[in-house]
Amino acid sequence: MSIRAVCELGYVSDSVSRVHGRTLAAVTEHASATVGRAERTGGRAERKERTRQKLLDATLQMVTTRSLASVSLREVARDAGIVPTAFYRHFDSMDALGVELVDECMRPLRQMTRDARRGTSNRGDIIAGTVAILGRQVREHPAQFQFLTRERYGGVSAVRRAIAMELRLFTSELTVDLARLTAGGDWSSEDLEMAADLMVAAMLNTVLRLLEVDHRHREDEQRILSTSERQLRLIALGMAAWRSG
Amino acid sequence: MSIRAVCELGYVSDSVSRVHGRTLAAVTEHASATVGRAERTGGRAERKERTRQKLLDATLQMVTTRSLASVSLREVARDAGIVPTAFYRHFDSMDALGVELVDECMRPLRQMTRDARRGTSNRGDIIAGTVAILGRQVREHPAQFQFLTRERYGGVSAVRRAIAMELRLFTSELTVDLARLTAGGDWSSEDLEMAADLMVAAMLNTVLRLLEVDHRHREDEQRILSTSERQLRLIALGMAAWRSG
DNA sequence: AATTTCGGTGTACGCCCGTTCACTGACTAG
DNA sequence: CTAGTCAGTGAACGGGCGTACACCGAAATT
Repeated sequence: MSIRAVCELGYVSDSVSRVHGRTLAAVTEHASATVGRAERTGGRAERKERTRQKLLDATLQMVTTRSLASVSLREVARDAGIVPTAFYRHFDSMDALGVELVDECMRPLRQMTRDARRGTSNRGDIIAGTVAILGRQVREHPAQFQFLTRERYGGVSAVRRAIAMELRLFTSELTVDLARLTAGGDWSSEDLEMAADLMVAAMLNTVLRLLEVDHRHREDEQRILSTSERQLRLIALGMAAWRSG
Repeated sequence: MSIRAVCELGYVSDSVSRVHGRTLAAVTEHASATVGRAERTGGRAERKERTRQKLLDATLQMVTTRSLASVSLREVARDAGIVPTAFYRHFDSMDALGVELVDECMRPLRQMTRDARRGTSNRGDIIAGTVAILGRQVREHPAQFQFLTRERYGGVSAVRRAIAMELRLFTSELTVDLARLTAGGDWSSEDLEMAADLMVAAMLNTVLRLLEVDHRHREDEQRILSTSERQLRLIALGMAAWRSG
């Protein structure tokens, strides 16, 4: 007897659908039980952290195909294998979860900045190195970048604000780097920010392009990265010819 | 007696909430009755078109603050002053409405292209002219641009595709224009596309910036447009120094 | 060993949703 | 004048949602 049939008989209650959900969750858990029976180990704090992470992961997974605003608290809880009300032991609301998810997804981006800066100290081509790092980060953390780009102008204002803040930080760091690189040239800080903003826009555009191609086609990926590199090079050429003020 | 109270007495039915909604709609309609009593005029086809437009307008209004995926059919119908089921006389679903809304919102952008091209024939500064036109279009049609930028990577895939297609068209038109401007220089079509893509990215970035400031502060708006102009100029400088292939 | 803490459970509620169906009555075509 | 079309109505349905509340039992604290 299907759940549907049960419902049509008017024998419906919240419990029925929840049991259905739990069944699915249990199956999923079983299928992805790579860690085996290591579920019930660790102290209370550790296990709470694990559940919390499951909630974040489940949400991130869903947001790769839909917008955060359309993901429900119940759905996330179901996927994480807990009852809806237990959600509140970890987050005040889906909005709050979203904001924390921004922080988590920013880590790849921050890592990228660090990597790129280290590459700068080497003797290689700064632009080529940066683009390569960008490509690698997007390939390795597609869901995170998907989330950030989708929700950057998405429906949840708290998340929008959080992303905007982090992105402003990113731009200002790049501004500092540009200041070092153009030392000696007569660049006003306003113009440096303008250039950094343009570069960030170009790179975000690249991220979007990378995300919308099937990443198994390495040739498409390479074409996009090549375009990105030439765009940054074009900007660099422009900067070399720039007279500030 | 409040609706809330009615519901708590268990005296709830669909009708109650619908009547509530209609009351709100009626009030709204009354408040914004700038056209007065000209409601019941025109033939059947004409009135259908009017309702259709009301549905599109209501949706566009809502999407300025939330994502399309979170706007419900009932809500839109309520705002347009019709019963939910009548919605289907005009659109198959909210997704279908979204796709048509893309087309409607693209008109300002297409107008922009035309205006900019006309400006080109004049003797003035092409970049300054283009940026000015961009600023004017965004100021005059904020909701349309809001919708396009928000849903460009939003949750509804049909809408995403529609926007992506239109934007690709826009870029390819710009590529043609660039080809004319760089005639004589040794530019490959691939590099032209690369440059056009960068310019479109820069301009979209400008649109986003314009939308997120309070448009009553003309000084902020001017600062953003000035930055945009300098960014395009930086790119133009880069192009002047570019050696293709 | 006794007590407290707290992550997770189970039930129930009121609400809004999309969609179905039979209908109504003003416009329109013959 | 009449028959038909069709935008809009109104009631009902099954279902998902957020969240309040009382409860449980294992881990942590005393």
